[in-house]
Amino acid sequence: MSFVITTPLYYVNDKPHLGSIYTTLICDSIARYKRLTGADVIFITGVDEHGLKIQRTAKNKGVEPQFHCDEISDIFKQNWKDWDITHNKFVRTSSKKHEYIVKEFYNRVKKSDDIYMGVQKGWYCVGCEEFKDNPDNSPTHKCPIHQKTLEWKNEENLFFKLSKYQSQIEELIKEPKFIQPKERRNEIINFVSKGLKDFSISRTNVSWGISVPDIDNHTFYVWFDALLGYVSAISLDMNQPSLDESIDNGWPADIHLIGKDILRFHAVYWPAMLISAGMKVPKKVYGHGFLTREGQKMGKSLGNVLDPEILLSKYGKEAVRWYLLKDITLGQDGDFQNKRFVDIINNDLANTIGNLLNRTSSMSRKWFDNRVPSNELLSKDNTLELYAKKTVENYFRHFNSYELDLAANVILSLAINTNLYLNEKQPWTLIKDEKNIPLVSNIIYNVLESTRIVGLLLLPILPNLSSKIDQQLGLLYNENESWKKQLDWGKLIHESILPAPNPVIEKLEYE
RNA sequence: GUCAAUGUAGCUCAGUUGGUUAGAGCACGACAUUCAUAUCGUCGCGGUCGGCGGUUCAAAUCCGCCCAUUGACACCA
Repeated sequence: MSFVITTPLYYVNDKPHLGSIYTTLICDSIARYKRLTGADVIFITGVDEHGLKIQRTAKNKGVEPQFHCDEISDIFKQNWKDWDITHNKFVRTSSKKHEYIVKEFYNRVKKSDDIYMGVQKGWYCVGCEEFKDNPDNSPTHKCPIHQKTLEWKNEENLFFKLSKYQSQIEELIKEPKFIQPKERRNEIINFVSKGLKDFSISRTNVSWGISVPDIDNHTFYVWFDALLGYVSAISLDMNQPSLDESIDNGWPADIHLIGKDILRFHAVYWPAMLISAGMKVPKKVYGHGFLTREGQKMGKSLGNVLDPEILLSKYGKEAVRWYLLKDITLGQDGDFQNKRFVDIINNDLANTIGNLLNRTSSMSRKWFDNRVPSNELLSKDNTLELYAKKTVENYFRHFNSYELDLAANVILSLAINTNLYLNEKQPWTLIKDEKNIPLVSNIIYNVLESTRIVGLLLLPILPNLSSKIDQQLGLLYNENESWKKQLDWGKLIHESILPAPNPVIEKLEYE
């Protein structure tokens, strides 16, 4: 079973910011999860490289656009390496393969009679790459976002007949699962109900782009170009890529995970384009929220932008992953608070999970000759086993509906409950009487087993921490057995050796 | 301006079809313990559930109005 998941193709005007990291981490976690459940995952990311903005950025730097794009796209690649991102495809829209796909796609859309030449005029912001409707609001004709002077444009553009697909798009977005979260879905429905207008898909005098076949001086508008990156990414053949090949190899995408700002392109324009080309639409478009910092919007003008590289070097990827995935509900805006960050990492990862592993392993080593004790005496009291089973169930349910925060919280609850179980049973008191040894061995087996499951469940969310836990439990993770199977209770092998415990995660300190 | 969403303890949030003293985690305070990473645990502090009015035997939960915040309103990777 194949599963196709995409991040947006990030614009190469700058190196990755925290938002790009956030989106990509979510996708990475989902991709890891799907792989573990046996799916044949194609995890796509990449960069969007064309457009006037890039052309000018390069010019200002005194380099060719391609050079600039090579540079930034290498930075992206390095970033994903640093963050342990497990993408399968990294697509560049300046690649030859992509160009083939765009042109073929264009021809299909053209054949559907959905392309015509029109005139677009108005005030244009190069920063936004868009026409502004009411520049009258600003007498200076400046873009409200970029504070740049708008440029008057009066040019012929190719248009795509979006209006033709009004009813089909309405039908599509009516499907509750297509757009998520549902709050965003209503916005889109509202928008579409007002009537769809055709939109332009080409620009004149933008040399840095894919040229429109047979029409001089026209290049494709970045959106038309970039969205197709998802399709060209799937194509395998560098020499002879084709839409059909991409379809055979996995299209359509199961989920486009994007920021809420670009939801409309993915949920309305993109499906219409695909329908026009006779292709399947993506199964789901999920718009996540934005990140703020200490309650404030992050922005260059405010000077409060959080640099992901600093975050990474200072706290490590596991900590950042945990905070972003566990503490922020997918689809809602999230706030990055330094104090909360430190508190959560220390409490959840170090105190609750790390210490559980540590105390459990120590007891076992101390009383059972550095080994996992026997579980022969199966007492009727198997509350922990029941709880673990319930946890695994809930975890799958949440992950399947992309509730990563809830999935993470469910793991945490299992760890908390295991700690409670220990405090209740008090094996350190029982062990003082020799006749209790079978009982103690059963208790210790249970907590070790529960801890093993905590570690296994962490695998898609915190892969490194998960494998550290596995190491301390004696490397039980078995590549030859399915992950789901390994989550069954009772897989911990008794008599196996437990290495000396070491903190699996360092505590963080306030600045 | 129009439409929509949100507004529950210091912070992040749960609160199912309205029903006993409104919950969790973190933070804070006290106690206790040692198997453990000054850790786990127990107890406590802390909320007129944005405001006003209404429906009801009963509302955080339904209705109306108001306030605040956020988002969408056509091409902002």
